Amino acid sequence: MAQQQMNAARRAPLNRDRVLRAAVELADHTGVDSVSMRNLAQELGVVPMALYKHVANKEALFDGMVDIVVGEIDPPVGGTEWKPAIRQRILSARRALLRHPWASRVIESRPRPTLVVLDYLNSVVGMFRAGGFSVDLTHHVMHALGSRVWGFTQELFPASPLPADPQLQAAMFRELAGRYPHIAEITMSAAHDEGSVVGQGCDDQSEFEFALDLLLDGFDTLHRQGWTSRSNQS
Amino acid sequence: MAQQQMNAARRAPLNRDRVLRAAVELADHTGVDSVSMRNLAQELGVVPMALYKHVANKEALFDGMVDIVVGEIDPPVGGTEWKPAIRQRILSARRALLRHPWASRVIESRPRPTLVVLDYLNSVVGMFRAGGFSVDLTHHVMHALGSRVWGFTQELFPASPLPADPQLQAAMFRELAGRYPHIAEITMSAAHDEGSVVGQGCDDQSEFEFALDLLLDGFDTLHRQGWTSRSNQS
DNA sequence: ACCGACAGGTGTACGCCGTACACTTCCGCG
DNA sequence: CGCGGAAGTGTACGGCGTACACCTGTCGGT
Repeated sequence: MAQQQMNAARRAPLNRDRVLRAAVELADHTGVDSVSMRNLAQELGVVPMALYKHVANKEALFDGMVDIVVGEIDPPVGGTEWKPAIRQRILSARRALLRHPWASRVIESRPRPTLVVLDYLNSVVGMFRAGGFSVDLTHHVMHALGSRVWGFTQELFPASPLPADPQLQAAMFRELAGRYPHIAEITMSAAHDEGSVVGQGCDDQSEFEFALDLLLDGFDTLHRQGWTSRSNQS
Repeated sequence: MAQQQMNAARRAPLNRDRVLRAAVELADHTGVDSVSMRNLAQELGVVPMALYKHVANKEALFDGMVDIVVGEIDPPVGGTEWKPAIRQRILSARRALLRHPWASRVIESRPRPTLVVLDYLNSVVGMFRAGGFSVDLTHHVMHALGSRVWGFTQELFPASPLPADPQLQAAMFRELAGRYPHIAEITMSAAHDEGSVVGQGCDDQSEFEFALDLLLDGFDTLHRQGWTSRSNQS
């Protein structure tokens, strides 16, 4: 009977969905790098090879994790102009990504889109088309958005944790200013605005919206002008 | 004496630079995933641990590889307007990245910028400043460029190799059209333009330049308007 | 001429990883 | 009752990064 208790553990028999959700949770809590088949199995109270009954391999696991995050993006809002509709949708994607900081890196790393991902992209394309964009222009603006449709962009200056010691911090900043005056200048301007200090001083959200709106406004102008790819060939 | 010949192999005693160049070459030829300390050592006719006399660890190796690629970007052209100057520089970065297809993924993956990377970014920032951009606006446009300063953007629809069998290819395309009509539409428009077929039909270079010019023109407008971050707070 | 330091290269070993493959266990259905 | 299949197990293999102790050849100081 001890045996029965052990093996049994009537553990809700572990389907694909539970595996994926556990993986997402693990990544959220301890970082995506610690998501190994072995760690994940342990988290689920199971032997590593058991996972392979539910996901084909580790790549498929990552695909599934992406699908869960993409599933958290709000559906399109109806009955409004294309611009605010797309803006809202992308900012919703951004919120989903911010809840799962590992997700942007994983999305980038996928060699092929999953069906869920294609669904999302298809619907965004559809929003431009519904707004009257030509097929041609839609194609180009999707490329121009790039990873911004997911709500993120590559950080140029990755947030370094900054040494706690303020003296060391000051020294580091002096060196930055000496060697890279232009970078120092722009990071300082951001810091000054928020009373914070270089690095985390920068409000990523407003930077994101700045660039997004710049692009959307640009799209708008081209659309109104009746832009076509032929009209612009050099 | 056989011993002397063996151990000697007067192999040009293997400095950091030779290690990095060999790593770049290996990545170019066989893909970045095959760049392991063991493979690289073998390529250099040396035992794996020998590499650690020249690079601190594998992360440092990747950093060094990025530095080599960034070193291939042309220096700024002088005596011209900021817009064509920056445009040329970024397109030069793009050319460097296209020579080393693994580089964009590696750049994205670096948790901290190297000194060489900071040099490049600093000089791009300097080009905006020299063009009369305010510190504030420069800060924002650098964020808006994102990974585009490196000459790449996240591919939304990764180039899948496409099955050679045209019949299977047609079937795949029918399914795409059924399930994701909007995506099918825009990929087909690209394909049609070039007489090619979905996927590789899309001219990435012109897409890149489209988005780059859209952004640069947007920057120009804001600059002329005397844009400041305060003027746009909601 | 020696000797010690030291930089460059070696060999062994450890703990992690993904996963192939053969196996047990157990549940539901005929 | 028995059996097929799904879920879970155990063992094993090859690859990885790299810690650590060791060897070896070179060179400057005496």
